[in-house]
Amino acid sequence: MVNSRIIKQRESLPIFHFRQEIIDAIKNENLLVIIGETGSGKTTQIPQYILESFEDCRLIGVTQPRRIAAITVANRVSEEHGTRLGSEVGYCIRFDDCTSAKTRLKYMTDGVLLREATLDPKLEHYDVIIIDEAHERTLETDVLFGLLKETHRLRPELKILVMSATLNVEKFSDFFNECPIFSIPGRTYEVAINHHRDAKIISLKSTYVQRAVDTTLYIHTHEPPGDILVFLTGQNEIEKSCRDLDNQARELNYRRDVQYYDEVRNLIVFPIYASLETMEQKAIFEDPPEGTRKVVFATNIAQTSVTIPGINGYVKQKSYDPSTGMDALLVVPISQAAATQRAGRAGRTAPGKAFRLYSRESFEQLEVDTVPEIQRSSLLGTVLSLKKMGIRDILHFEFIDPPDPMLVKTALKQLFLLEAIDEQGMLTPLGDEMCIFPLNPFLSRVLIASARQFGCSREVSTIVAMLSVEEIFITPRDEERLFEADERRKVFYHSSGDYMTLLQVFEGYRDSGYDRDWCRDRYLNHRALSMAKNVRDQLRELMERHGVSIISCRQKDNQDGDHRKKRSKQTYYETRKYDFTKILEAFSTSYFIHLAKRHPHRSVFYHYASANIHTSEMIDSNSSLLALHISPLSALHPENKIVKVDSLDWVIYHSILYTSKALMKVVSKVKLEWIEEKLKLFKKLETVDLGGDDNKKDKQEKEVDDESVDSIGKESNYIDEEEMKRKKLEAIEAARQRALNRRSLNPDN
DNA sequence: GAGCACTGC
Repeated sequence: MVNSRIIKQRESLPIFHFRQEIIDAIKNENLLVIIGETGSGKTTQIPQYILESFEDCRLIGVTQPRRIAAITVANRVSEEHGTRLGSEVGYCIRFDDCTSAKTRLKYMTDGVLLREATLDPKLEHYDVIIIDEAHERTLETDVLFGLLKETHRLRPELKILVMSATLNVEKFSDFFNECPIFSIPGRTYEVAINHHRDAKIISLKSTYVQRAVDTTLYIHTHEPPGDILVFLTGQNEIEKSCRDLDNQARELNYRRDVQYYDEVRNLIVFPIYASLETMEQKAIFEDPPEGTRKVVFATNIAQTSVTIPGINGYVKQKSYDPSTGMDALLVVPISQAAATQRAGRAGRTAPGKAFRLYSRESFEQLEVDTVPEIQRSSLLGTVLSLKKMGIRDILHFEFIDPPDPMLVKTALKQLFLLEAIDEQGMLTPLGDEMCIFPLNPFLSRVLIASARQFGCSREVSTIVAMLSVEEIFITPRDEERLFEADERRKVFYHSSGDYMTLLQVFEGYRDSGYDRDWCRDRYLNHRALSMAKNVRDQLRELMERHGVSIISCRQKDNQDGDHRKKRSKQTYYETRKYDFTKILEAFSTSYFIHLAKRHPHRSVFYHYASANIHTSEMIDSNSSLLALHISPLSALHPENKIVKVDSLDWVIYHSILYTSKALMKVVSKVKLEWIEEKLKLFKKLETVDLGGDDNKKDKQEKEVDDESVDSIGKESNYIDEEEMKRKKLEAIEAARQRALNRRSLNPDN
C-alpha cells in the first residue's frame, strides 16, 4: 500500500541517516530532548520510527502549538504510513476529533493534551508523549512540562520526548533531570544579514513604517529578482505600508530607476494578518507574473504559521514585535532569537538576504530569548486547572521558567472572588464545576450562574460563545465603507449595552440561516460568527452532559412573524422581549470585578476595584489609577446616541484595550444593587491566605503607585484639563512599565 | 471619538 515513491521521499530526508541512532536513543532513554531545524523531518518521521520499531507501543501523542499544524502533519503521516486518516494515524483538535480505537499515533494541539492531563494526570493511555516545537514556549507547553515531570515520577516507564528547533535546549535537558540531547543536523540555506549602519532600535519607534517602505523600495530598485517579506506589528501599519509602497512604485521608471530592469519590471504588494478575510490571505500564495516582484507586509503570522513559497530571495527584517502584559498589548523590541527566526524565513527554499532596519549594535542589545508566554499572561485559567489536578501549592509548582509570583497571587485572588477557591485556597464545588467548560473562568462562572440562579443560560451560552471568538465587527479601511459599517452596526445596538448587542447579532445571524452574504452586507466577520456557533453548540452539549440546565429568559408574548415585518426599522431587534436584567445580573457575578463608575460630570469612568485587587483601600476611597473610556464600537458610546451619558452611572466592562487611552470593550449598564453584596468579597480578601507569600512587598509597591492616583471624590482634581491629560498619560505609561518590568523580573530574587 | 500581534481548550 505504501508506494516506492513515498519510501524514497522518506529516505531522502536528512533525518533518515540517523534513524537507527534515534531509535536506539529512544529505547535507552525515557526522557530525551531532540533538536532539529524546521524541515529536518523530525515531526513526521520520528513518530513513525517509533511506530515501526516499538510494536507493543499502544499510543503515541504528539503535540503541536497550532491546529493547522496538527491536521496537516497527521494527513501527511497517514499518507506516508499507507493508512486512512483517523485509523492508525489521527489527530485531535477542539471541534474535530479524528481518531478511533485503532489509533496508535495521535497528533494534537498542546491545549488538547493539557485538558486530557487535567482529567488524568498520569496519561495512562499513552506510552509515548512528544512535545514538539517546544522552543515556541506556549503557555500550554510550559504547563505540560511541569505536569510531565510529575508524571515521570509516577510513571517512569512513560517515554517523554521534547523536540525543539532552538540551539538553546540545555534548559529543557536541565529541567528533565539532565537527560540526553540528540541533535539532528539541519538543511537550510545561507541567509546574508545586512544591518543598518547606525540606527538605534529605540529611535525607530516613530519612523519605522516609513523606513520599512523606503528600504523595500531601495531593495526593489537595487537588488536582483526575488520576493520581499516585511515584518510589521499590526493591521494599521500594514495597510498604510501597502498604500505607500504601491503609490511610490507607480512612479518608478524601470529603465531609469531599477538596476535589474531586464528581470524586474513590476511590483505587486500584499498584506497578510490574521483578521484578513481568508480569500485575501490566499492571494499571497499565488505566483506573480514573470518579471514581477512580490512584496508581502506581514505580522508575526509569517514568522511561525505560514510558509510563503517564493519568498526565497530578499527579505527585509523589521524590528518590533507586540507582546502582551496582563491586559495590554504592547509594542516592544523583539528578542535576538525571534530576529534570527525572522531572518531564517529568507532561507527556506533558496539562499536569501535579510535587511535589518537597526544596527548590529542594537541587535546585540536585544534580549536573547523571547520571554515565555507564561511570564506575561494572566494565569487565571492555568491556576484553576492546576487546582483541579489537586496541586495545592501553585507558587512552588515546578515551572521551567517560573512566572512572577505576583501573577500567581493575582490569579488566586481572582479565583477567590469568583468563588472557585475557598479561604484556604482549596477548590470549591463551584470551582470544580467551572472546569467543565473550555472557557476563561470569568465566563464559566457566568454560565453556571445563568443556569443556577438567573434562568437565562440559553441566551448567556450564546453571548459567552460570542465573547470567546475574535472581533465580530469588521472595520474597513477606507472612509466611505467605514461610515457605512458604522451605520449597519447600529441595528444591533441594545440600550443596555454590548452583552445584549452581541446576543442580537448572533440571533440575526441565526435567522439568516447562518448566511455568509448576510454577514458581509452588515460588516460582520463570518469566520468569527461561525466559530461562535461552534463554541455555543459545544457549550450546550457540555451543559447537557453535566446537568447544567439550559433555560431561556425570553418572554413568550412575541410571535416570530411580528418582528420579521419590522426588519427595516432600527428598533427591530429590541422588539424581542428578553428579561435582559437577568442576563446582566448573571454577568455581574463575575464582572463585578470590572465595575466602573462614571465621573460626575464627564463621560469617563474609573475602575471601582479591578486592576489592583490586592488592596481594597481603593474601594473605600473610591479612587483609581486610570480614566476609562467607552470603546467607539460600543452601543453605549455617546456618539451612538443609544443612551444618554448621564443615565450611565455604573457599568461593567469585559476587557480593557490600551491605545492612546484606556478603552473599555464590551460595556453594559448595571445597577449597583445587583453587585453590592459581591463587593464584600474584596473586603474578605484582606483576611484570607490563599497560598501566596506575604503581602508586604505588594503593599509597598502599591504605595508608590498611589502617588499618581486620582480620587473621584475630589472634584478639584478635574479642573485642570492639562494636568488631567498629563496624569492620564502617566497612568498609561505606568501600566505599560509595570507590564514591561515583569519581563525582566527574576522570581528567584 | 477611532481601533488588537498570534495561538488554543
